[in-house]
Amino acid sequence: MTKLPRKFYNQPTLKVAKLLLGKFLVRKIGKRKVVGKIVETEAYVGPKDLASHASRGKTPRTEVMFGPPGHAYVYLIYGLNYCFNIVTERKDYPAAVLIRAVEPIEGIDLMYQHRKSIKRKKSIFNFSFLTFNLTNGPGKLCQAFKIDKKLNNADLTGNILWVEDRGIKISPKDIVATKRIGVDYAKEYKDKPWRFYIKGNKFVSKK
DNA sequence: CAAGAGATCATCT
DNA sequence: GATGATCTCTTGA
Repeated sequence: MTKLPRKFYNQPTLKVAKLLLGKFLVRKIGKRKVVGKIVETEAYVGPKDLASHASRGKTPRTEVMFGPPGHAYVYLIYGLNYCFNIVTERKDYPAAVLIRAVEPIEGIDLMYQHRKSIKRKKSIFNFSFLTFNLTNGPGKLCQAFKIDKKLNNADLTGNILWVEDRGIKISPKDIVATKRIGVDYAKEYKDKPWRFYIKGNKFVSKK
């Protein structure tokens, strides 16, 4: 159970995106922890990647992506959902890994509380059905983990939000690579196979 | 179940 | 003024 050090994130982004599968995202809230196993990621690689916000150059929003590795890049999308990324590679080279889905492990009661829409519904569904729907998408997991703009630029070597290695190794044959979701505007970059997920895992956002 | 639309606003042109 | 690394609900077969 070791917290990943900064040098882990200072590696080629595609490699980090694959290595993050099977690692554990930990969010500390007061004395409680929310933990999920990472099962789906996407890589956004460098200044030329037209799918990446950083391809339009350094702006107040994308500044974090140009910073040192091991920090959170959190932004609001479509006016109502947050996306959580981890900045990779050296300072001044803009790259990040989007965490698209995790499998709920610990603090599941807190995840329920944080998820707005599910909270609205009375418990007419059984536990497993709802668990499945807690964190299987980038916006959903940000709700469940209470990740918002305040955590933008948070240091992942600190004690609010980090990633742990708990000794699980995902073998290459259990990693599926596909094109990234929702980036059809990215011309020659839209079909790059830079989305990765654990084969057969039921918490992956889409097949 | 698939397909479509509405929500909603920070960011950049 | 347009757009988007999404989610949820509704509609219709």
